[in-house]
Amino acid sequence: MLELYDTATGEVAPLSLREPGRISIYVCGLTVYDAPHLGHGRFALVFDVLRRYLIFTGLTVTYVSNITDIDDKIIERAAEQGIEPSELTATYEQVWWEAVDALGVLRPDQVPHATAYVDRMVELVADLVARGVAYETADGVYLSVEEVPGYGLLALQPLESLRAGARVESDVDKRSPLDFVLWKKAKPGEPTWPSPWGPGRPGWHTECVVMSLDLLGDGFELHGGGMDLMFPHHENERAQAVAAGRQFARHWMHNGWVTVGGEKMSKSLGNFTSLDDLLARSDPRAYRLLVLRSHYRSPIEVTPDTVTQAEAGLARLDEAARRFHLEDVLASGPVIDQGESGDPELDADAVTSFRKCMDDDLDTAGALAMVFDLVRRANGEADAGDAPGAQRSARTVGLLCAALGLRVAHPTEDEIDPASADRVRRRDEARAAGSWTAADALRAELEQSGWLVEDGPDGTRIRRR
RNA sequence: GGCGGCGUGGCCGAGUGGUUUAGGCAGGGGCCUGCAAAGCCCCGUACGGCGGUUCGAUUCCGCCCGCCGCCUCCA
Repeated sequence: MLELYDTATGEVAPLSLREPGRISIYVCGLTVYDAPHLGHGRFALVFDVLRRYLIFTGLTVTYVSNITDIDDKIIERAAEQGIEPSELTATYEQVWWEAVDALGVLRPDQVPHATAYVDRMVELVADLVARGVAYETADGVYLSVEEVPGYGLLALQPLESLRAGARVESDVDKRSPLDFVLWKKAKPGEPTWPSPWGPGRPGWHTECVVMSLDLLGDGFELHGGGMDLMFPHHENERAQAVAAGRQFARHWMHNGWVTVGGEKMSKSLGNFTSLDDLLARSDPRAYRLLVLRSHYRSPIEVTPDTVTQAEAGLARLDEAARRFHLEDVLASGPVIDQGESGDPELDADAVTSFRKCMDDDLDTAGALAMVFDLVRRANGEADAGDAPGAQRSARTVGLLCAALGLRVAHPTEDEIDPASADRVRRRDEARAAGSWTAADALRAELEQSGWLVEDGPDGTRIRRR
């Protein structure tokens, strides 16, 4: 069983399931007002790997990730561009899903949108007011943080120390500086929904509280997102749920940053920060490999150099897929470990070691190292003439890569233009005749037009470099 | 000011109280090859600094230095 670090307790612990064999996960998705950046790609990949692994181990996973399509930035940005907020959000949501698909990330089972849940949010806020834990001011409705047991849990700080560090806001008549807004009363020109406090719109991520509980039920197993969401975003979600007497997530998981040049990524650094940019400039699988190579809670460094290294590693896996004719197991969706009763053509010990790594707080780096070890073993066995052994190792590589969502199937053969095909043919003839000078010249020509030339027992093969 | 994290061989990046190594990339030597490519084998004596605990610390503790993040809407 998978053990995961729980942000709320600071300890690695087994996930506690409401019902054996089933797990529900809610991951905070995007606020769609701009193109996604590398950080968005990382969280998508991290939770995709988690999800695929849980499926691999035989669990039934319900995975929900929201789209927040109403918020200050959306309103601002739409106004700047002179378009409706809904037009803006539709555009960027589409960009997001295209990137998700390119990354090989499974689409969530459900994608709730904030704007579809405003009525339910109003109900929640009204309930909180009725319970006396929320109060109305001139500009909105606020949650009284003092009333929430354990506020500060996810900030990893007691209420006292949060209060000490709180920024001073002058223009809001809150009872405590830490109180946060649940409902914002409308300002002119903003999209609004009706409420008992007049027209307005939702405040601090009430949508995530309502949508997660609605779709997954009380005490759903896991809530996740990027580390920056721990506080105040998730803290405030939890506060609302707890204050409303609901049981919220049992377990919290947060992934680390993407850094560029050792610093938290920012647009001003302008290097590889756009997800689309990365996907256009490199093999999309390289980002997954990069993410897998380090622990999900560690920062990862994404630079042209680390991406190139990842691509080189990928080439090694692809070469094995090509050599051993691994089929594309991912084409039919996530894979499940069949265990003892499964395929005798697989290396059960390797699968066990793999699971041991993954069960330990998703040690993907260790799991990946294991996969690379298996690749070397498969190659070695093949070189030594042990075809069945090699096949077994290689098929296991295929299975484990698939479990990680890493597509290393035998790639479709490159289209070879007639001129190149002709050079290959002439090179074979030259080599057969022992005309090495002619053969070398033909290789040089092929390489010049971007081919990688390999001579095998069946003659010359070329592929794109 | 409060809280948290990090510092590993050329680069990236795991891990562990000590006997035999993470892994990838790059590099060197060898095998294979007409020469290559791919693949295989071998190679680097790394763990920020100073103390402490210990028979023994990169791994535990303390201090220091350096870097980074969070403390109200950024994955």
